[in-house]
Amino acid sequence: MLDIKFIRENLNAIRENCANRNARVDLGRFLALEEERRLKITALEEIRRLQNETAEKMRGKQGQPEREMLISLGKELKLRAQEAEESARSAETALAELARQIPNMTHPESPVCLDESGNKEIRRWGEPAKFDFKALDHVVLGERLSLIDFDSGAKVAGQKFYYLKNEAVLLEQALILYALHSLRKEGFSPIMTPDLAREQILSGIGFNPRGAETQIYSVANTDLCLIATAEITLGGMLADTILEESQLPARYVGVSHCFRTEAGAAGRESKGLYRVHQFTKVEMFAFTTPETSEAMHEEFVRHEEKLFQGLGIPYRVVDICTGDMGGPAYRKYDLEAWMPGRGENGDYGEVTSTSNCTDYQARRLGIRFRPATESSAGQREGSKKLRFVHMINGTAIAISRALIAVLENYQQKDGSVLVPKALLPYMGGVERISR
RNA sequence: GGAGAGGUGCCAGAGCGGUCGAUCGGGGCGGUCUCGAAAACCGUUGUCCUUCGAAAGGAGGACCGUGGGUUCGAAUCCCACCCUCUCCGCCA
Repeated sequence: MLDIKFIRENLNAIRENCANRNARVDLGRFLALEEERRLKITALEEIRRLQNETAEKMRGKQGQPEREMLISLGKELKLRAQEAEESARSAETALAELARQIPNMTHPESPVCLDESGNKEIRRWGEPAKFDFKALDHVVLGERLSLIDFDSGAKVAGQKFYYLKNEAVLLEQALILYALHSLRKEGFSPIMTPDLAREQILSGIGFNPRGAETQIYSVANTDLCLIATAEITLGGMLADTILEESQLPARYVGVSHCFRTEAGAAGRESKGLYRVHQFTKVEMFAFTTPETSEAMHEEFVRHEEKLFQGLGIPYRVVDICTGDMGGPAYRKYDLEAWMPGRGENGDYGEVTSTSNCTDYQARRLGIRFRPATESSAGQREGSKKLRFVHMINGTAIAISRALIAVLENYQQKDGSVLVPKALLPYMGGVERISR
């Protein structure tokens, strides 16, 4: 969420931003609640002050007549405090509820548009291969080559679950290792994260674990949810932590399974592996100072591009517009890879997504850093106040979608699929998949 | 899952229900000494919220794992939960 004071002081900008982002928030009500909350806090603190004062006077007044008086005064104050507390808390809760509906501010260069039609392609890499045969989609390829089994998935777990088999299993592991090895060289620490997380963490990252439209599976009789992305567990990893500025930037590359209910996604383009309830994903995550988050975000999109260039898969980079961004993001880029079997004659499909969430998540998760003090010449002032870190997330490789791109782009006329060169070191000698 | 111990500030570790935001030590920061450093000595050292102030800062409130409770008053007593450690059980 945004800083409450910031909201109060930048109402017009917030109002415009909400409109651009298609977020309907009653800012008038927000202001009223905010004032109510402050008044109530002030009132409560005054009562607390009196309580403290009364308790202080009690010291060493054994059996004095004054004692009785103070006790009854204390009792009365206690009742008043309880009421004031309840009232302050309800205002606080209502305000927080409203505050979390206000999206992050937006990068000035992000395209402004209410729906995805405003997404802007900013560059393209690679030429979609021209096949001298009719390109198959990954569903057919997966079936013919015994790589993907949707029927068994449906039988055992339901629609949109699947089994990977044979070389597809090797491909998943190879893609994971390829991403891990590449990013480790770029200064990322590899992490295997839990696949479950507490609701509180989900909500700090900006997911809503409850409600009819939630994307999140939750585990009965616990406060745990299946994570939709390792962004949740990587971001949550440092919740309530104070870092030293010297520890920043911190780059992590996490591997996890991802679970999504895909509620309300019926009818959308969702053939095969494109939209499934469970998949494996390698995710980049970074904690930075506010001054360096934009550069890190650009770095992330370059890493994503490098990974797909390495795989030899054509893609385009899309600058996501205001209406298509999601609450916590300040700016967001997607990579869309060429998928020859998508649509009539092939099409680009989203394979990665990277967002700079600035301090929007850090504020709720309590992730701060202590600025380095400039002791040397000049300003030793350097306000040593704690500041919120900026948090950047980005897909390295979402296995299911990368698998679509690999199978469809590397298919051969004879029905086999070649293994991309970059994956060969991890494929145990398999260079071509055929039956 | 069962039994026991414990969760206190940057770290370590005290804390009869009132004088505890919290002893002592270490570390960090500032200073004295020194050509410089070490040692020694002196001083200093949290976060969040409200409010006043241009600012420096002042005033008030909250925070001793989390949430409740008892009490005029709780780090200290009670309950629940979370987490850590040791032992047992179970397992990968």
